[in-house]
Amino acid sequence: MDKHSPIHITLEQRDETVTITQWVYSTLREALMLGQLPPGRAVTIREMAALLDVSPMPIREALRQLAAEGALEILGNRRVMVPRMTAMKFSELVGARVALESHAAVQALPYVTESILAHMRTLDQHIDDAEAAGDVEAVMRLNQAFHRHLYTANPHQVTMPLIESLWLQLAAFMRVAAANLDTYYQVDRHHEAIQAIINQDPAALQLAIAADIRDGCAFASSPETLKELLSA
Amino acid sequence: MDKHSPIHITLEQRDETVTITQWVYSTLREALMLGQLPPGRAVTIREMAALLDVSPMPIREALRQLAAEGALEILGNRRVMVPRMTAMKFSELVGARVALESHAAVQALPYVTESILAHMRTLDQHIDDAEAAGDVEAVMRLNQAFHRHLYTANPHQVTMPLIESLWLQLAAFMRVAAANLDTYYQVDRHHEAIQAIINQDPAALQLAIAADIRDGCAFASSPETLKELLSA
DNA sequence: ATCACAAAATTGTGATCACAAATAACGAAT
DNA sequence: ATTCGTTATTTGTGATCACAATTTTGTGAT
Repeated sequence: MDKHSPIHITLEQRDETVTITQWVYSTLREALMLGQLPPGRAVTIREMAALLDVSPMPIREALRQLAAEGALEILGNRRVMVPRMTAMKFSELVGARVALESHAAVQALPYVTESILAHMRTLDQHIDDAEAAGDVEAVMRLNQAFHRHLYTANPHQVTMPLIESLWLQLAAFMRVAAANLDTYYQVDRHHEAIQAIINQDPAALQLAIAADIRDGCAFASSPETLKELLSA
Repeated sequence: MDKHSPIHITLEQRDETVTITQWVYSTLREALMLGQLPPGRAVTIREMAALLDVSPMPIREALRQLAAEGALEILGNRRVMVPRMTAMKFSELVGARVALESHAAVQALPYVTESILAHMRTLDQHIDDAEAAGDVEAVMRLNQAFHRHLYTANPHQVTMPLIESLWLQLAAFMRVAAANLDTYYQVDRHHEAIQAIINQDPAALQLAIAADIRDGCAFASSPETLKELLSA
């Protein structure tokens, strides 16, 4: 039974200026992103309270927030669990990412300064390094930073929270799926995106971002591969 | 000062099968949609608890959930308020709606059955009636139902929560803005959408949905008009 | 009147408790 | 062994309280 399998959550260091609820939130969020809470796993208030060594109250608040973001699922019996992934849901999530992020990229384009572009170059370099080193976790984290840096160039943010929600729902599965793979080759779409920004070409940027997202999820593109990963 | 202006919240009838937190959530959500909580208004736990005649606890949970959906804003001093609208934010929200909903419509297209289409026709008819009667609130409510019915034809829902979030952020402003207007004429894009569904034409459906959204927000399309509405 | 500062009130956070509903554990009967 | 009914345990929900931080109010001087 996967309802209460033993789990390990990486405890971040507690910053005193931040509320306990916020700390719990980011800790659980990170655990979900790293796949430390497997899909289908039941998440109870008291267990998490004991695990993180806090009272039940901050856990309640954090769980409700994570559920609102789609990172957790509240069942009819009011119990909370890590959502299971399905092939169709995966496909829909990727499609939603493409639609939202390619739009966000275009909307951000006019706001990309030289300094932002420079930082994106740096991130791209680090991604190459991490890929060469085979550090899957670093690749995922840096890749998110790359995208986030681009989208948040636009100061009028309404899409970023939605995109973060999609990342959160995908990341847990991606993490465990990617762990079963040796390597996944990837054309450097980031370079294409950077070039499109330099040329101030919205259409090219949109294509580059869409291709980057699809490439990143390509390991599960074929239905058979995906089905195999889901059963694991 | 708009921080604690007098307010009236329409209390829905309490269903005994549902938790108090859920009732508070839907009540406050509806109040926000109806513009009963004006932008910039401070929302305190104890005031809402007194207003809805419940203990502070369900309010806390509901506020956090609404904040996670972007319907409320948590300030740095941990206080909660109804977000203010800006011209740019409005524009970004509409753009995000177009990107996300035109995508959701296309993804739903293969799942639209005859019975779903029939219900959409009925809703469209009711919208025409409400428009003729000048019932702005009914138009908005029915229009949302029309879109929701289309998108949720797709059983693998990941976009609907995101779309609902955008509606929630826009509705409050739209409501108070529309109240200042006499009428706003609108081409029947719904008919175009229905026709596109019948023809199983994704591109036409995408265009119809995008146009419908833009038309619905057209009253604030010109920067001057929007600015005028924002200052009110 | 305007500003500065102290006192009072308000507010979010977190802890603890009671309770009902749901789940799990257990034991008897088939 | 399996199934069913009962008991025990776990769990989410909601209420109440204490506390620290922020905001507001009140009071004084310039």
